[in-house]
Amino acid sequence: MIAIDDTRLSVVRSHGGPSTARGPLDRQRIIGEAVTFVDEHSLQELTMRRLGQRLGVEAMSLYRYVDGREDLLDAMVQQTLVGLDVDPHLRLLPTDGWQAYLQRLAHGVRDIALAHPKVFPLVATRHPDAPWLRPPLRSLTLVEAFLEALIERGFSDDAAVAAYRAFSSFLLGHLLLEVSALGAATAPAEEPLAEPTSEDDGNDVEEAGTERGRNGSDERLAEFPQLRRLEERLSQDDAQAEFEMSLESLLQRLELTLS
Amino acid sequence: MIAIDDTRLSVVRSHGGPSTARGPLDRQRIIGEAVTFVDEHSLQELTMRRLGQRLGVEAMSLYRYVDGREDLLDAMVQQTLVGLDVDPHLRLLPTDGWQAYLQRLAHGVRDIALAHPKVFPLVATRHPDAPWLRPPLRSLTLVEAFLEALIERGFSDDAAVAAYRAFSSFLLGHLLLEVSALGAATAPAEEPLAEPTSEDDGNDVEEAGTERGRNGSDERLAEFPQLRRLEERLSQDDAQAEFEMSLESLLQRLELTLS
DNA sequence: ACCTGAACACCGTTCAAGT
DNA sequence: ACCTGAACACCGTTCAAGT
Repeated sequence: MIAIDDTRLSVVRSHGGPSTARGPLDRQRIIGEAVTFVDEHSLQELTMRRLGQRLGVEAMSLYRYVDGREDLLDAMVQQTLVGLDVDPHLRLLPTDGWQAYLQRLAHGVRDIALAHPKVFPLVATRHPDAPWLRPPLRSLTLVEAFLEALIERGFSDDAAVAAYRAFSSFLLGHLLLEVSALGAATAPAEEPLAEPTSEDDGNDVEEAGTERGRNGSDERLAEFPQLRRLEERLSQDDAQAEFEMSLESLLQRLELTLS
Repeated sequence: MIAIDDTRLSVVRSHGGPSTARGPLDRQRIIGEAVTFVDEHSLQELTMRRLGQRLGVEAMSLYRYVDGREDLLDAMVQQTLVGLDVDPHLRLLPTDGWQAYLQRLAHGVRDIALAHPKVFPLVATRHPDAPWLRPPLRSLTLVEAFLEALIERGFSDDAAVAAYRAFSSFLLGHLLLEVSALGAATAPAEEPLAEPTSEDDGNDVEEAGTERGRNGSDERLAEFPQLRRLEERLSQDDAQAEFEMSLESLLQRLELTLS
């Protein structure tokens, strides 16, 4: 008599048993399941109907807890970032300077981006709730803490606000690049499966006026000597180290605005 | 909350003429129309059927020129960026240094982002064609030119590649932030139209257990003294000047790696 | 050669009705 | 109180058929 709470309700067609899996359903569970669904599949594949199925209910039930798909997406963004608001490790300690705080904060956001690379584009591109909230630091609590930390440590109001913007755009740029590259490497989640067609009949006449850009990325490279020469270097990157260095450089730049 | 039906993009008869307006249709015209449609409405609203309507054909006709919606989106990204490849103003002139070139390039990309703020998120988040191409500089020609310019001016291979990445993430962060803020200001494009419902009877009881975060962004501010104090400063920004300064600072940083 | 009608397999969302 | 059946207005996409 064990309640198997393992998560293999993937294609559960449980029309037989009373699927009293986990009680009534609630907003939190919906959002959480939506996030892990996107982690495992993709944003495109996230569908009210599929999400319902995954939770053992019909899609319509979700509308009791969620104000439609848009609301769901907003909630997912908030949910993935909520750790930043509460993690005591990310608090500004009396002992450390603003640099240490920003370092921890930056790494906190990066950890989230890497943990949910398929969700992060949402964090980056959804319109924030307030016009002066900038992604990816999109919560009042967080921005308040940010400003407080800097002002308390000697930043002027203007310098603190400028730092908020510089920090935001730094994180946005670096992390989006990083998850984008990561997506290319982990790619095969988008398209289900392409059946191996019996090609090779050489009948592929390139469509007359259409000029479809199938870049072989190996063929085309002939015309681009630098790219060909540097292809390997361009492919390999130590994102971690790069992040560290750029962050360091940003902090130094901010330090200059202090005097 | 409100039914979202009936966007009234009724038939767009271009000049009062019947449906067959401009000859047979071609890929270029489709892509162009898609871009201006998104400029005027939003990505969400871009639909094969609506796009067809706009071009005076049925949706199915589009599939002769476009390999489905995904292909369309990719083509739109390429299309909005193609100016960078060909604009002679953006070429590396023999007379100027790499700084001048990067300045022009940066402003070229920025101009595009500002001209198509609704398309730019696509530029930022779609998976590039090659794993070592990083948004927003996503064309072989462009990256080749970039590397060439720097290497010719004294950058080592590694320094040039590092510069490419730093430049990319700089543009991505700044421009995404800028168009995001811009979207918030120009907001009303997302939701078609809210019919003037007769209810302004203030009967909005907050849902019982659901805790929906309707941040009034005026109310909630009570608990956040810094935000309240700095709200105005946070709202107003001179994106142009900020871009200029950050770019300048990036160039200086790159210069250091030269020695 | 180019376009469409009809059809298919899905969507998001609403609402009256079930339990 | 919570969920669902049925329905509606859309989607993207395919393909045989029209011109």
